[in-house]
Amino acid sequence: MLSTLGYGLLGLLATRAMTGYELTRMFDRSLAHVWSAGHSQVYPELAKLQAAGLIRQTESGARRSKRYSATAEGRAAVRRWLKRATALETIRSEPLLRVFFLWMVGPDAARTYLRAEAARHREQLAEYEAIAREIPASGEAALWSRISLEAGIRLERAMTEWAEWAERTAEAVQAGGKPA
Amino acid sequence: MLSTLGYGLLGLLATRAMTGYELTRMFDRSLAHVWSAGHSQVYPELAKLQAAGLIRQTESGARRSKRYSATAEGRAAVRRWLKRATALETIRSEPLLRVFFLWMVGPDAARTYLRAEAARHREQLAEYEAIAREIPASGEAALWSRISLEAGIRLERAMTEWAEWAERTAEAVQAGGKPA
DNA sequence: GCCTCCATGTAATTGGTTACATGATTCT
DNA sequence: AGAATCATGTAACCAATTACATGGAGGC
Repeated sequence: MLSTLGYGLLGLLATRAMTGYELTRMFDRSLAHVWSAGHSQVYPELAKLQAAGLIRQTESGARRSKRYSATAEGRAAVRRWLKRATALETIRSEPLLRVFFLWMVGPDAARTYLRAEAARHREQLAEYEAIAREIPASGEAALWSRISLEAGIRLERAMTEWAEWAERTAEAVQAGGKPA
Repeated sequence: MLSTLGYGLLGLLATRAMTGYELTRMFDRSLAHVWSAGHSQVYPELAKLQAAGLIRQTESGARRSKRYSATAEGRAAVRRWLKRATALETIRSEPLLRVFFLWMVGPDAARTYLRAEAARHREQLAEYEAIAREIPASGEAALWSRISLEAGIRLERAMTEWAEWAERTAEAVQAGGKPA
């Protein structure tokens, strides 16, 4: 059983051969809305995948670069991973944990906090929508890339609307009303 | 600078005195929708907070239990944390990473996967809605607990609708149409 | 006496971030 | 010549999970 990062790398290398550098860029760009990883995590993980026979080096390029691709065994491992039942996710959001304690700082600071959160999610939403416009309209991989990005778009939209609702709700209660 | 867990514990202990066991239960129940932590993380962190003078033991009860509460310094630290700008979140969702690679397993397995995701989020949504009905309708802390729970509700609703949309979209494309 | 729940701890391991370190190639 | 970018690696540290370990108190 590999780590999620391992499967992510394996999935990318099942699509086409890439160097560690290119894989790192993928996690920082095309995959940033679902998973992220720095190069210091990628290179050691590639060594593990190679030792396990799931990928192999298929090319040695300029600047000491090594290009890997998935072996038949590696591609089979990805497919098995994709068919496994999803484990329960443990939610962990620092911004939302803070909201839980926001009554400790008074209405003004609370309002400031919620407005900043709304702005943050609004910006992220705009960024995702810009990326969505650039995804090609054909191809199997592009379709599923678009589908996963849509989740990011909907989550950011939901959080933007939530932050705006939260500000109104807190305001209404402080004005003497009842919570929603 | 404390870890997020440290601030979470400090926030709870600023509200009322609690034992490590009770704090662990809070993370497993009332706070489960924003943060989670097991007892093996809680006890060592309490020792750190005490060493830093942010909490102090105020009671020794039955079964060797120790009850802690936040010091004035501790409460000030929580308020500073609540007023800090939120850092950018690095998104990391294994289920969504899998969606990115879902074209590798064919339409039937993809549909099965998306339906399972929809069901998972639908169940989580129902659970959060049940908890929401039990939160008292008055009190500052209860209001902000309800507001943070609303984020969970909206996120689960968004993901449920996304999974249903994704199934329809993938289906439509495979039937020869164009992606949305 | 046994089971369950309360209650607290430590150890080992994994996953992830930040910092350190180096060298090759291309562009200006 | 110098800067930017490509490219790969290691080390130290922190956060979190799983497993190990123990014991008290109350109910049946």
